[in-house]
Amino acid sequence: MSRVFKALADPTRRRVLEILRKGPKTAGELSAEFEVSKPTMSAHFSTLLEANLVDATKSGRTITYRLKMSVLEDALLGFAQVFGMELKTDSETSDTA
Amino acid sequence: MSRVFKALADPTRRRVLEILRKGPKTAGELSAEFEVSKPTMSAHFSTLLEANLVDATKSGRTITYRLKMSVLEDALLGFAQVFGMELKTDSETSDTA
DNA sequence: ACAACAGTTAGATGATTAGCTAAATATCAA
DNA sequence: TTGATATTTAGCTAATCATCTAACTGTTGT
Repeated sequence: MSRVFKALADPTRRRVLEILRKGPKTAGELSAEFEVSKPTMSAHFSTLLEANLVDATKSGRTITYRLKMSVLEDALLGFAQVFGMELKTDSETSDTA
Repeated sequence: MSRVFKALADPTRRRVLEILRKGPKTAGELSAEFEVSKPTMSAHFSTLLEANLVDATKSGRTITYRLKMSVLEDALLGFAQVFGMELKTDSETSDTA
């Protein structure tokens, strides 16, 4: 859980997750949205992978990253609950179907 | 907001907030709950103050720290909403009155 | 005034972090 | 095989971070 919060501490990584929210993207596509070098982005991806916030699948010469929404939810939910907040996930909200 | 996430990245600081959830405590009382030196704790308090997650009031020679619950809520809420989650605060949940 | 106490500031250290360039790995296409 | 492409690994640097001890500031009690 500490790994998740460490991962969320960096604005670039938070924005990566945000972009991934709309759907999977390759390392290259993600990198294109930031003004840092690819190796730097690669390091961010590693951090997100270690926090288990994304997963990666290699296909040919591209690697596709996907947000692991449930892990993010669980982390936020767990933390929020300690402080007496309640988290509702998207699926519980309104537009389930 | 980045300051809030940076503040939350450290486990000691998260536990300080958690302790403060039950009520205000002095710097000394808080320090007593951790195995690090007082100057180290003092630095953690500074970080939490800069993130606006706590406030401090001096009275005599003690400083009392208080959790600023609404700031924590707003940060978590803001972030969660970006990911399509909904946060309900304690006051909205059941025991409002 | 003086000693004890609560807390911080100063200054140092070792570890981690975010960033870079250059080089390596692996795939695809000719 | 050669060249281009996608991404990572290696190795470096500068900055930030968590921690420490020692010293300082301000308050209280005698």
